[in-house]
Amino acid sequence: MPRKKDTNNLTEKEFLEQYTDAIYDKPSVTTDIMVLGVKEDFSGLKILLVKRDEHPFLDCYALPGGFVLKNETAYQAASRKLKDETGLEDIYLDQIYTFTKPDRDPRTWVMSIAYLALVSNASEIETKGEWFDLNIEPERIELYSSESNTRIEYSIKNESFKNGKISYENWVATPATKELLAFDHIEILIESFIKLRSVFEHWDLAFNMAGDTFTLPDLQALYELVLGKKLYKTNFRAMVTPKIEATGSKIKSRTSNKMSAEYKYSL
Amino acid sequence: MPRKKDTNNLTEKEFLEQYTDAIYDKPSVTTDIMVLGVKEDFSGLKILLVKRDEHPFLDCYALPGGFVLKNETAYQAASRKLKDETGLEDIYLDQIYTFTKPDRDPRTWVMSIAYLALVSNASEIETKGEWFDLNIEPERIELYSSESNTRIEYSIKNESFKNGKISYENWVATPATKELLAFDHIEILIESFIKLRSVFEHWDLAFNMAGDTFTLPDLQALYELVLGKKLYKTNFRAMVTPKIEATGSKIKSRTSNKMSAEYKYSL
DNA sequence: TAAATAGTGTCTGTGAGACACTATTGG
DNA sequence: CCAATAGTGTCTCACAGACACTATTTA
Repeated sequence: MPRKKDTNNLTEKEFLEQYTDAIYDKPSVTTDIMVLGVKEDFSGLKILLVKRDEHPFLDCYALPGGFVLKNETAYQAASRKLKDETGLEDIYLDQIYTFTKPDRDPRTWVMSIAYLALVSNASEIETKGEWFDLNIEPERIELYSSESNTRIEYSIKNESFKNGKISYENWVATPATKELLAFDHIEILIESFIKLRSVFEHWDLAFNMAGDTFTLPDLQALYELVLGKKLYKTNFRAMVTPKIEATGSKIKSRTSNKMSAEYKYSL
Repeated sequence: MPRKKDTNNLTEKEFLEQYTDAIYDKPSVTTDIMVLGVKEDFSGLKILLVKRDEHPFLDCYALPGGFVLKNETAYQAASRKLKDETGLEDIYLDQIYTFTKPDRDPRTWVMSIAYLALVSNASEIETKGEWFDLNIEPERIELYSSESNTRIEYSIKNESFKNGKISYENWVATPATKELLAFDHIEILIESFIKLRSVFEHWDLAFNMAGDTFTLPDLQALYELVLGKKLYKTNFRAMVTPKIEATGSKIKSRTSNKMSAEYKYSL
């Protein structure tokens, strides 16, 4: 019923023509992307950071990202930024959480829609950013770049939050080095990593990080990195076998120097 | 190093003083809340909708919500709206997803941060909105208000989407009645419900909908409503027993007229 | 050929799925 | 008193956790 008139006696068409949103304060909206990969030898995770060349947080490292433009979705903005930054397209990219603390950006009111991106062959990607080794332990998060010899560390405590009748455990980071991430990016990092871990057990996300082919020892190493615990070979293999197929070849494992059967993701 | 100067030779303080974001187009940002409860007799779910009295979508039903104001978080905005709408505070409220299609609002560029709220005693809550029975079946979503005799229905198809190397199944709704939800609120509803269902098995969300005390038949009925399938009594009881304690009384089940042991959520 | 890693067989415990049964309650 | 619902006992099966073993590969 587009012709129906409202309390101001306007039709929908008339309403839309006279509508202005100028009376509301509006936030800027950015996307920030946690780009995660794995080291060449599958011995650790890597995260892509960029060094800020502007105020605020000048010279600090930050997650890549940028403003969402009119006429694009946040997903498109994140894809665009990711392509600018790494040249990569068609990779895993998923919205995690939207951060809205009014003072999270000292410049002005800026909300951030956080995305998680997974890449394979991290070290081979040409990027304007810098790859950091990401080391997440129960009480510590450490980021280290050998390129610039930068070390960023936070210590982690668990705090209990209540939502309605139930309580959650949440990770809270406190700075442990002088060098730190810009803005609230450590919170985005934590939130994204928790999401990754929880989704990793139910979906085949690992294949987005493993490359086209891989050996089972390598794939297991990757699972262990993300889940933060050792897995039993037999059980791990029983779990992944239905999802993969052997290529027939044998290749060197990246986690060791031994030959091992080569597999690929099936379907 | 706040005194360090940037490429324009400004310190951080100087930069922030001269900073303006007026050059960027900015979206309006709202929160929309899916408020979910259960019918008095635990025979179905209920959802709170409000009838729009303005263009666009004049006279359509919509999820309650409103603009996020400067100096508040999206969570605070959602809480505020929820209190305005129902008088309720301190109830379960969780961010689900942020919707950013540029044309999702015909007025102007509006993003929506969707929240899921769970309430108990839905029918007793005084609200400016209207409670709809929510009926979610594998191929159909139906909303019905006996108050205004309004029926809104969509049919559901599963579509496969690819993200990186893996594929998901997604629910896609197509209108099946003349009366429909405003904006993209059916998508928010679906997304929130899927989240509810997936989280329901791991967290004790049910207790946010069940009320302070309940019988096991009632609690089981609630689980079956959300999960969309029948559960075995024995197994269900084995699962919830560690989370509840008996009050010692016997009360009438709401799902039948029989007496049954009364329980409450423990810790 | 020895140490290290790839790969397999199998036992166990836990928890969901399933069914059968007894106890209680309301009409 | 009987039909319906509350509540209990227990079997099965799938799967994760755990350990022990054999096969292969590199140094």
